Order: sequence, then structure tokens, then C-alpha cells
Amino acid sequence: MSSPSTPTRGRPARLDQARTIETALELLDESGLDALTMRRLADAMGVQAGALYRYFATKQDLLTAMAERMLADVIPPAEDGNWSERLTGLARSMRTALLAHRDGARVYAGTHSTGANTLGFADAVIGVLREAGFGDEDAARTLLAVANFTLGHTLEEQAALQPGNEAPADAGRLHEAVTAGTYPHLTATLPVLTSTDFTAHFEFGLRLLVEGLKVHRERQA
Amino acid sequence: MSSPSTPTRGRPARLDQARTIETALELLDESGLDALTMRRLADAMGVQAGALYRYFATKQDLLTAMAERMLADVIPPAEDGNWSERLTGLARSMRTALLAHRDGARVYAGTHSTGANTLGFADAVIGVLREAGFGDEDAARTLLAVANFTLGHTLEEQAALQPGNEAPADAGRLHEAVTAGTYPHLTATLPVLTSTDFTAHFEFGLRLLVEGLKVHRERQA
DNA sequence: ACCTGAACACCGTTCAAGT
DNA sequence: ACCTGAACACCGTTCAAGT
Repeated sequence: MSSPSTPTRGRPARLDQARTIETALELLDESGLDALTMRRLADAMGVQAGALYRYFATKQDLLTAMAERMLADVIPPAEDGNWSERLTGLARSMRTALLAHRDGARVYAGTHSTGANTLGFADAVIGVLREAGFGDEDAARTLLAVANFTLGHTLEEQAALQPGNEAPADAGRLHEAVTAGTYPHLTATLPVLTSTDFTAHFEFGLRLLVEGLKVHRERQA
Repeated sequence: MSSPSTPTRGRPARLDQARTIETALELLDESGLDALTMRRLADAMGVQAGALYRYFATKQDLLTAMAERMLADVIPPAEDGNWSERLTGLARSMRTALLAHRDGARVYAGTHSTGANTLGFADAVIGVLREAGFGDEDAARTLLAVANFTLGHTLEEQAALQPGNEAPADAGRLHEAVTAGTYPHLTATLPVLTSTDFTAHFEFGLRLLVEGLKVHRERQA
């Protein structure tokens, strides 16, 4: 409900918030976060860099809008199922939404959206837990734990897959450093640690959280 | 074992890796990551920016060295205690090490050190688990889950405390947005979510992981 | 060997002026 | 109302040249 969005007489605007966010996400996917500059984005939209500031006060605001937009693609998990299945589904869909864009987790980590998608997701997670009988404090803290784990995991997942195509760049350096030093336990588990089965890693951690929550719940009752 | 570190005849160097890392961490604490530029760091060391490149090939390398240095302050938790107490202690000390420096988690998240402190920490966590009888796969995945949760949590914790001194800047915006929209569950839990008792949040998530691990262990046996 | 000086190719952001 | 052009105050990085 403000100036740049209201349609009015005059030249049709080449820019608007929605198209800018969409183009920014495309540029992100093509080139990554480090290459996403206001100038390059302006170029992609056929405009000068300064023009973007009529729609976003700062680059940070643009990034926040991008993070919010990413969560729009969260596939809402089925309404049926018990609380633990629904919680698991919500966590998976958050990871999926972040994975859908190059450096998605980094963009998300650097922002704090208070948009409808972000708040809706949080409300959904807490809703599942409250309706399952968890207290407000436990429900809120569970959201934080699950979201922080998912963010941390996806940050690492995208960092590992980042540079070329498949071969994790620093897996080599890691292997070198581990075998050079004296880390018996690391050496034994190196194959698992450098495996690229990130889904299995994510599911393992997620299951720990959910199982821990079940224990917590039984102790309350 | 290379050129810039070997003492030799000539003017005594004003720079060296260790002092540069130390000064960079001080600058980080004073001004934050966004203000940590090669030029400002060079200024703080009484040198031109270009001179830093004799000791660090890129700024990224410097940040990696800073992350590695941070983990040197991990207080090694007591060797006694059962595996779950020791695991908890290691996770706590990781959080403490990241919290010890402004934007510590952000620095850590952006790097992938293969230094002795980083590898030693990983080896310690996996060691506790393997000695407790966990398989290599479970041990490795537990390290990832605990480290990713701790990183995600501390990232949020430092982001919330960032700007001024105490009052979380976006707690206000959050409250505004939540009460404006229709988020019944969020509204009910807002006091918990915006509480600044991050230690309680961290301990809750950590306990979920550990309790989940205990369940997992019993099922294996 | 270690550092300076100066440059190169960029950044985010602002703002008078044009249309 | 919307965008351009040009500037301001920076960046990371490189490298010949000095000492």
C-alpha cells in the first residue's frame, strides 16, 4: 500500500518487487550468492543499479524478500498423520525449499523475514506440537531446535556441493589433513563423513530430535 | 615450513600469521565481520593492505585461520563421565568457543578448516561415541547432527543479539507482524520465541539429540 | 625478504536531473 | 512517477618497484 506499487498514469514501470525478486533468484541459481550484486541484477532487468533502490531500501531487504519467497515453495505436508510424521514432513520441506536454490541456506541464514511464508511455516510447526499436547515452551523450543538443525545441515550440504559439480572440493584436503595427523576416530569414520548422502545425514539428525521429543513427551505425561 | 615463516637475515618482519590472526579477531570483536576488511586489518597492523597477501593467499584463507584459532579456546570437557555427558560437554564448548567472538558463528559457517583444532574436536566427539559402542556410521552422523545444530543455533543467537546491546532489534518487528496476521500458535508462543534465554534453547535441543541417541542405542543393543 | 604505492576491476548507495 | 548518470566512499587483489 505505498508509492512504488500503486499503478498510476505515466510510463509503465520496468521494475516491480515481485519480478525483481524472481530475477534475483534466477541470477542466484546461475551464479551464486557472491555474484549476486545490485549492478548485475540491474543489468539483468535492463535498468541502472540505482533504480533498484526505489523498490528495496537496501540489498539486505532484497535478500530478505528472496528468503521469504523461497519458503513459498514449501510443499505443505499432509494434514493427516501423527504429530511426529507431520513435524518430520515440515522439516523436510524446509530443507527442500532451501535446496531449491543455489546458496539458498546462506541467503536464508543471513536474513530474518517476518513475511507470511516464514511466519506460516513457524505457526504450522508450533501448531502441530501444541495440538499434540506439548506445552507452549516445549513447542517453541522444538521449532527452534528443528529449524536451527535444518539450517545448519543445509548450509553444510550446499557448501559441500558448491564449487564444481559433484566431487566435493575439500574432501580431498580433509582426507589429506586427517591422514597426515593422528586422528584415529576421524580416520575410521572418514568414509561416512565425506559421503555425499546428505539425505541420510539429515534424516539421522531429524530422527534423533523427534525420538528425543517422544521421550520428553512420555516423561511429561 | 615455507618462506614467510622461516626467520632469516633482513629487516624483522612486522607481520606474521599468528599476530595477524590475533589482530583480526580483535578487530572482529570490536567492529564485527562486515567491518573486517583487509585494509582495516592492515591499518591495525601498521602496514599496507597488499602486505597481508604474503601471509594469506585470500581473505577466505584468513577467515579460515580465524575459525581454526577460535576452536583453540574450546575448553576440553572432563574425560570422566559417561558418553552422553561428554558429548554434551563437547557441544557446549563448541557453542562457547563461537560465542567468544562477535560474529564467531558466521565466521565459522563460512569456512572449512582442516586444522588441528577443528579435526581434534571432531575426533574427540567421534571418539566418545565409538568408545561408547556406537558404530562408525552412527558416530559420524551424530557428529554432523550435533555440530550442525550447534552452528545453526549459535548463528541465530548471535544474530539476535547483534545490533545494539540487549534489546533484540527484530523482536519488535516480529511481534508486530505476528499480531497483525493470523498466527494463533505463534502468538501463543511468542514470549518463548523472543525470550533471550538462548542457553535454555540450546540445552533443550541438545537434550533432544542426546535422548534420541540413547533410544537409538537401546534399539541397536 | 618484506613491504610500499599504485593500480585494476569492482562494490552498495545516494541523488540531482531528465522524461 | 520512474529511471539515468554520475558520483562517493569504499572493496579484494595484484605487482612492479623500493629498501
